[in-house]
Amino acid sequence: MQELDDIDHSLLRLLHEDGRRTFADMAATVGLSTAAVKRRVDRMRESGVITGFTVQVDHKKLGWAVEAFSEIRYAGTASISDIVESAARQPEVQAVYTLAGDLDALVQVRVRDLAHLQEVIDRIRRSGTVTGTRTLMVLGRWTRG
Amino acid sequence: MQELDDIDHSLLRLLHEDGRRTFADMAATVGLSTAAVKRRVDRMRESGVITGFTVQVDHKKLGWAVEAFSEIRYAGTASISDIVESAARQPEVQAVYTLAGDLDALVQVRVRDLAHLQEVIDRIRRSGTVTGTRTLMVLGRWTRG
DNA sequence: CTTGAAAGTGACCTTGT
DNA sequence: ACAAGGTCACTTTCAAG
Repeated sequence: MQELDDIDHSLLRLLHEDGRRTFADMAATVGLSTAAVKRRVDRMRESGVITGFTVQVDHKKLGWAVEAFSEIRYAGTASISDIVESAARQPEVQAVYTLAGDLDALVQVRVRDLAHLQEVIDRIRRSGTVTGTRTLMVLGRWTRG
Repeated sequence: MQELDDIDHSLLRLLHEDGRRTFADMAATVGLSTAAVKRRVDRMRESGVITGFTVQVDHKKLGWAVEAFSEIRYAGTASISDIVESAARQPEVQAVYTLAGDLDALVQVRVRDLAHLQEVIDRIRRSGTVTGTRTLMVLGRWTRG
């Protein structure tokens, strides 16, 4: 089962801070052996609590300076999977959130500049059966961790 | 901005897929020695292209089943740093995006259930000088990678 | 590239309930 | 018996010369 105790939560916190932390390091912090820590992490991967590890990148330094959210409305005939697929097809789209309420989706995009943003929005509007968009330009961001 | 060649981009892609991949594994894929790969990764950390590594967690499995975005308007007297600070203070807030346009901020929250969501929205409304909110409930999500 | 040190990995044993 | 941790031996990876 996915019953997690305090130690499991500590391990998740430690791995959230640094996903490449060694088992020995975590073991010293939580007061277990390295093997025990490895078994717990393996178990959390097995049970799906941990879905993976990834690198965090500063996209501005890669020349993708502009971030935006686009609220989208689709025609009534569009299915959820169509909506997600048509937006996710664009390489600049980082995430697609389908929503309850009058909006259908919130799409997070990352682009080089404003001309590029315009182009992506245009592509999204043309793909699928979009009936309306409203774009929110991100000026600053704060994220936990 | 930073000078990155194709190999650097390959390394970023590999680390994005699996942040705990070993240097030897990446070296075999891109056709370099492990030492050369380590030097490139170290350089990208130094230059700030790579800001860190982290674990990816399925929050639903941890009992945080509800995700939402809250669009927020603040009083004209509120400064950007006040806005971010007052929202980021709530532990349920995952990210705060400050925006251009009539909206001031988009806040991403993760909560246990709808009652919990209500409580967090209330807390955000009371903290700082919020003049209006509109909450978008997330039904489904797709993210790149 | 080579090499000693560190980390990861799996088998086996011990202990608690 | 079972589930969780410890110990140890072996392999892989790391990182400096």
